[in-house]
Amino acid sequence: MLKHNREFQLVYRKGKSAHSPALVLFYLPNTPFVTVGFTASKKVGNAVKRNRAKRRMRSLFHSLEPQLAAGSYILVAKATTVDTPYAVMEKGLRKMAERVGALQA
RNA sequence: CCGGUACAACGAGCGAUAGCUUGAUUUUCAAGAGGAAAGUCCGGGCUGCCGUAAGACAGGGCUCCAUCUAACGGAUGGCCGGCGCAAGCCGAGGGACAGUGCAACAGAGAGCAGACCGCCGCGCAAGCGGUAAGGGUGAAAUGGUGGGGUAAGAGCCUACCAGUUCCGCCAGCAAUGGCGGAAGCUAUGUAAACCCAGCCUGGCAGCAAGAAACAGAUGGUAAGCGUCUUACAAUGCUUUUGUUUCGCUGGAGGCAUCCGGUAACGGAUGCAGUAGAUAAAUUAUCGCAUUAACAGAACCCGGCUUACCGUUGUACCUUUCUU
RNA sequence: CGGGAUGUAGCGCAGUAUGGUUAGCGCACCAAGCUGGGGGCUUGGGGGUCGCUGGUUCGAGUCCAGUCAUCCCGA
Repeated sequence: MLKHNREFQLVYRKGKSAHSPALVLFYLPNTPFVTVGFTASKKVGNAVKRNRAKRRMRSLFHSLEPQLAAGSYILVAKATTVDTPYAVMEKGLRKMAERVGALQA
């Protein structure tokens, strides 16, 4: 689990990124195991919306985790993360992971 | 019945699959966000710092009366004022003969007033003097009406009315109200302007407070902690990073019944009973289903304020109709 | 958790200290003139719930209380 600001900054600066309508994904293969951080800024909404966005992202990431390569991941929420249907977001995340080269064969 | 007023309650459930946190008797079972958890506007508890203790001042706060409360700037009941036909609602509601300031524009004059027009007297006239009844200005012009009085007028005098202050009696714990009498007292408003009076109050920081353990790193001899007085004590640690543990949830707590009280609230008895996370659990997806607002605990309580879907209940008021 | 600032015309700002006549300034906008036309210049003009809701006062952008939004700072 990523905690500190400098860890986030490292991934933002040096990692690869991919976008989808509901999410943004950052990936940096710098660790021998999978670590992840979730970000929901004030732009997403109030505390309820931010919490919901983080919970949905955590659920999405968990379902995809066995297929992922080692490294640091960051999922960033958008305002649409709260309302977008689950299946659409799942498809989007899989596509993004493929694009940054994190999906294991 | 229509419309309205006040108060209270619920604010989510069940099932399937996958998963999280805590606890236990650990292949399993149990528990797991709010009425506002919010805003952070007040009051406390708790912890540390100001060397310790006591006192004074400064500073800060409050303001009809009584009661409640651990305390409060909160609550309850009452008084007064305003709004409403009413049920009810709203009010920072002490003091303007302790002092200072301000009152634009208009207007003749605006703060121990003032003579523009008018009125009266003197004067040939110019003008001088008297006058606050009338006109006009203004948010505000020294109380209103009648009579007397006068050169013309004026609380100058008087009757009644309105207000203020004082005295007495009655009701009330009190604020205050009622009745009677006296004083021509009627020279304003503003203290959410400075201020005065009375009352209350150590200050500052906040659980990222603070304590301990382990592993490191880097310096420092002095600090940002209102002022003063008195007494006593004292020279040794301190700064900082990471992880873990404690602080961490049983509390001025909740519910029910009875008693006291108009009520807030207090007392007695009984009953039930682990939210405690740390990048932060309490959920994700689907279904019942056509359907939810405002919104997410982060040390804990008591209030205040604000946001809000859909309903339900109780009490009361107005108009009309019926008995 | 704590501290602070701002909100006034489409945009950027004054005015709030000490309440007072019709709330100003620059850019932008509109019209007219100068030019054959544009630009530029000159003259004139329009545009404001002073974030919102109450209160104090004769009178509030200004004082007071509450509230909303935005931004900044510290641990």
